[in-house]
Amino acid sequence: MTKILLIPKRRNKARAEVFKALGHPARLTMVDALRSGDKCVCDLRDLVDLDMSTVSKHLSVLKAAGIVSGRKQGNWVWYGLELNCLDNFIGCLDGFLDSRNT
Amino acid sequence: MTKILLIPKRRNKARAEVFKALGHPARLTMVDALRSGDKCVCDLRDLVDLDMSTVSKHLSVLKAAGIVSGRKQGNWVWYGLELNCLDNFIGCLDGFLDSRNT
DNA sequence: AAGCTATTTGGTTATTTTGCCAAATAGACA
DNA sequence: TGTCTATTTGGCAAAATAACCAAATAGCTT
Repeated sequence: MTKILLIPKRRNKARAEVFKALGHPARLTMVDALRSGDKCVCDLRDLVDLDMSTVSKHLSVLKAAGIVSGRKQGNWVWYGLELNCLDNFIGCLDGFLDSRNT
Repeated sequence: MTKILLIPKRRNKARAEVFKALGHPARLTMVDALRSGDKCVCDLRDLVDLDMSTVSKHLSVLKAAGIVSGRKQGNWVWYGLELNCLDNFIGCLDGFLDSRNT
């Protein structure tokens, strides 16, 4: 019989939502790009080869999870990274992936 | 015009697959529990209130992503965490979630 | 106001995911 | 061998997701 400390359901769900939002290649690509500074949607769109409307919807998923934020300036909307925990983790994750070939 | 450094598609996809696997409340609960040591499937099953077969399938998703591994011992299968990058990130993530209410 | 640009929203379809039940597998033990 | 027990696999229905196109919105600029 193992003793298990469990986190509140709500917290767990909030965590999972963040992971889930990052769990799509296009979204992860965009988030990754935002690590080096804010970008407008048009920049992000060029990164992932998808319809503009699709990009916009992906961004709204990231926004809903709190990972990014967007502010309008003139005709453009600039997106920026709100979640600043990613650098360490992605670095560690890459090491992990390297170690298991890939 | 912003200069953007982009990672290889394959690597990005591998990263996203890990995030995706973690992006489900039941799977995240189980992974979280595994942070404190190996557990048998029956332990994990009690944590998330799901059918045994569903739990098993979630575990196979985590295994496919390399996040956990399972070894059989007698009648039980013991699962353990392979991805050790989570402690820092989840700690940081919780701080982030705290700061945005939740 | 009209027209242009960047972005978002609505709607539809195809695909994927989730969760259950039932059945299969594998190991322990009588 | 037969019968437990723990786990996985197959199959199905319901729900969620992803992508596109078309249309709407919002802010220039003339």
